[in-house]
Amino acid sequence: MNDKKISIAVIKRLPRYYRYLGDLLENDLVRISSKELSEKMGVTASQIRQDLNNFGGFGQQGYGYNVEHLHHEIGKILGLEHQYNIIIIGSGNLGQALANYTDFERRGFHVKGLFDINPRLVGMTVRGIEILDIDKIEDFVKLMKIDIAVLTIPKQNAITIANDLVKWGVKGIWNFAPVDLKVSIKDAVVENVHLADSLMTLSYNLITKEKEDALQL
Amino acid sequence: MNDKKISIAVIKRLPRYYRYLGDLLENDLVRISSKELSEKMGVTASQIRQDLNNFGGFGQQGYGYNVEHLHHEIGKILGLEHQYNIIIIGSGNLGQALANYTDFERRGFHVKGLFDINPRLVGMTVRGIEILDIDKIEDFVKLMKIDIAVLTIPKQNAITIANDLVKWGVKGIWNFAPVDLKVSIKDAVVENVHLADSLMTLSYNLITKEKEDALQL
DNA sequence: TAGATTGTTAATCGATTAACAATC
DNA sequence: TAGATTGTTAATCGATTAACAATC
Repeated sequence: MNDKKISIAVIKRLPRYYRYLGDLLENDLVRISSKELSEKMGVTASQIRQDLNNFGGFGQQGYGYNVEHLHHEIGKILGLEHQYNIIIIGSGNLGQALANYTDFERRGFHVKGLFDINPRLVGMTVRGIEILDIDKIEDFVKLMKIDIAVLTIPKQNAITIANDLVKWGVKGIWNFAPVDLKVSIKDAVVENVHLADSLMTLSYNLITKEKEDALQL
Repeated sequence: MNDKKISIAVIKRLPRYYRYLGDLLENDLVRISSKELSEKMGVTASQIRQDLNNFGGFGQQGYGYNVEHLHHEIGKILGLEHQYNIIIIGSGNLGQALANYTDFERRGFHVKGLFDINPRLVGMTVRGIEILDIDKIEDFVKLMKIDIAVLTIPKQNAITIANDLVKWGVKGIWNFAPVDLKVSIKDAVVENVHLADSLMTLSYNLITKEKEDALQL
């Protein structure tokens, strides 16, 4: 392969480009230059061009980028043309919130099953999907060819089940438990969402700003 | 001030250190060296020492770091000794999930109010907190001295209300809407949680890994 | 053709890692 | 004291920005 490794920083910026281009598309914008986009996004035009050229030349000299085309291409890079079967493990508020988020469905992430350990939740339905008892999960994952498991359960349970899931064929784990899951078997991709970390970052920035403001006076 | 600017990269790592130290503390570990911690976390010892020394010398030569002390100090840096009054705007599943997350309460983030536009939700209670109609929000924010607003509402509403909130005295916004809120008035701190972005990153990594695996064979 | 803007190379900047003297 | 490990300076690495030739 001649593709050099794409840095995580670049990858993390792709969804943001995708989002901005989607917004522009909604406003029926046909073309945009890296300069215009950079101003909207608060980044440098250079960075946009560098980022995109990791994946190919999507623009045209003297013209810029076709919004619809670039949007579509970035979607392809992000794998949004794929269809994924997903399950949500932990059907509390957060699990249900994610199950109800129809935007995911639209992007090809199909919620095939919901699971919980709590008998009071088992049997309920969310968006027409029944919450199943966790003891049904092995058969379900294998039968339904589940690609991605979303973990909205406490950290101890998350650690335990993650390994099993990978053993059963799950390829990706979207983890909301406050633990860094690096599944022992290197055969899965993990993406962590650490909400508490995010809130602490906000807290840090709040007190830092407060201190700065106090000094300015 | 002689403090040089702390980079975002460093700040984003602090909650992770805090979490690992918390885990160690639960296991009654008294001391740890940067080397040991680096192995647990999968980073370099050098990075840990550099990061910490942005804020002061918390260790001791020949000994390492006292776990409890370091945990506490990082908590202080993150502002976890502060008490924050927060409200959640948008009381659907996600808003309720966050309202129920007692860990936040424990860290000093006190949910004082829940709001929604939907009359079917207004009047319900979550963890003893009544969901109020959005038209009560201005008085509430001012009266209760709300520090942080959590936005779990659609993007158009998020943009509209964010500016108002800042006007009414809110200092921080934890935004879950798929939009980059840089509130016009520079007088607030914004932390975005873009769940869709996170899922797309997972998707990218999935297909990239798939391609790599295919080539290895 | 002239103007605009890309794709890409080169320069700069910042972050990470390595090394080691200081010191517990 | 000898060993361990920090705090910190220096070296390296990588990411961002600037510049500009290519070209639509």
